[in-house]
Amino acid sequence: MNSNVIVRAPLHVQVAERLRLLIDSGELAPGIRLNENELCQSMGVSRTPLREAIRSLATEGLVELQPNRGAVVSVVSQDDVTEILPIMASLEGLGGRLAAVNMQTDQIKQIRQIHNRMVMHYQNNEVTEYFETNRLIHEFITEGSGNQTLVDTINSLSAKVRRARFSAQMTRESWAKAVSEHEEMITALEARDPDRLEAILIQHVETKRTTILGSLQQS
Amino acid sequence: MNSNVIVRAPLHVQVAERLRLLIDSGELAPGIRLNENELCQSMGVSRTPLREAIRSLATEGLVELQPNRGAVVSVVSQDDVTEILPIMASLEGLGGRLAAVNMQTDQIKQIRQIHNRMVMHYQNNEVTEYFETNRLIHEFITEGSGNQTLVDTINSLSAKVRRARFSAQMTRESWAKAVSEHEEMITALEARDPDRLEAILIQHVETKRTTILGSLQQS
DNA sequence: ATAACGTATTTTGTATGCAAAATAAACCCG
DNA sequence: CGGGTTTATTTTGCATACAAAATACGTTAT
Repeated sequence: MNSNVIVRAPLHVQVAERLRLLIDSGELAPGIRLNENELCQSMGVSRTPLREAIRSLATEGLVELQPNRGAVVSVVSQDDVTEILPIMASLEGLGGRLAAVNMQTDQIKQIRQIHNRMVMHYQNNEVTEYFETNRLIHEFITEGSGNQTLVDTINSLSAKVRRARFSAQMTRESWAKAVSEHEEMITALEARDPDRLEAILIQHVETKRTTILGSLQQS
Repeated sequence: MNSNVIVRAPLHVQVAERLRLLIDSGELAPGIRLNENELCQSMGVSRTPLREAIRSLATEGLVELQPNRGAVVSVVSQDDVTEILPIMASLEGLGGRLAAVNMQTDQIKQIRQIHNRMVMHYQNNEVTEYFETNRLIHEFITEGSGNQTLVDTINSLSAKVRRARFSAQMTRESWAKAVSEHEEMITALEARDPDRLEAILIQHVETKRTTILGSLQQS
């Protein structure tokens, strides 16, 4: 009878979520070992759900387990990113291909609006807001594919790249290129041209790669 | 000093491995709930490591957690497979592309040998052996890409499709097609032709899709 | 002073115990 | 008899307790 049941998420799930946040925000930086007692106290839970959460993060690849020595926040190396980007290119390309066919027209309009906001942030030099709207657009397009497995797969990879934090080292030049590619993206989407959208998305990741590798030269 | 340390895997890791086997072999069939006490007894461990293992499997997607009601072996639906196959096509294509460039010549020769064995099994109508060598070839090619993240991603998706067990319903016709595609694959690899290998691999998954969907019509 | 050993402390791994939720069973009332 | 409610049993979720491993520390001997 009672259909709108309230299911509070299990503790270990909440803990996992919180840990993910801590890691993603850099509060738990790559390489540092996470002390169970410490985390238990700070989060107010016992070790059991905490440990269960850590196991989950380990299979996600966010942390690495060292037998009898606990878990350390996994470091995302340059090599990792080099491996991930071509995969993302392929998958985002596929996502765009499907989205061009499957997306509702009003959804496309919505994306156009977000795109306009993004361009505005670009012109105002608002980096954080730019990245956020940028992320949103890619997320919307991928979701527009209607393929949830694809969305999940891309998200998981994308999270790793983001965690590497090579970001924000965009030159004005590469930034402009990214924005113009986005313009093409939306146009292709509105034209519902799968091949074109796929090609642009793949090219877009390539631009990203160049940007990242470029910013790595300096460090 | 002692560099070749012996690290016996933690219990929860061993348990997770065993569970994976049980699920993969179908002993723990999709949909059935796994009872903690039961499994504890049969495996001779306490609930703690077992539960940790279950959490891992949950993030892998092998089981599904139902709050306060334990975990059930996740069912891989037709829709899931329909989502996964195009992703695999894309990724295998990418893998082949990279492999055509990166693989060592002797590795390619090795694949040719496995391929010959596979053709033999095909001619002798040895289904199980055929599937095994088939799987091996795809694994080798993907690994030949030199991209470990790609290998992991494909394996994880591939495992789900395999678990769906639509298999073995190959018609003689589709089987022949698959074999001839494999022949083309190896040829393209030996010629180190990335574009061609990619195209064939994508086509190959499409053939697989047709086979699977065809066999589903009957059931 | 430093290297090496042994001890103490911390930290992880596993088992057990208790409380809450869910399932099964018994019961009552219509 | 059957539907619904209450009670009992099972099963999960979390916390705690104990054992083993690893780390930190201090001591001694060279």
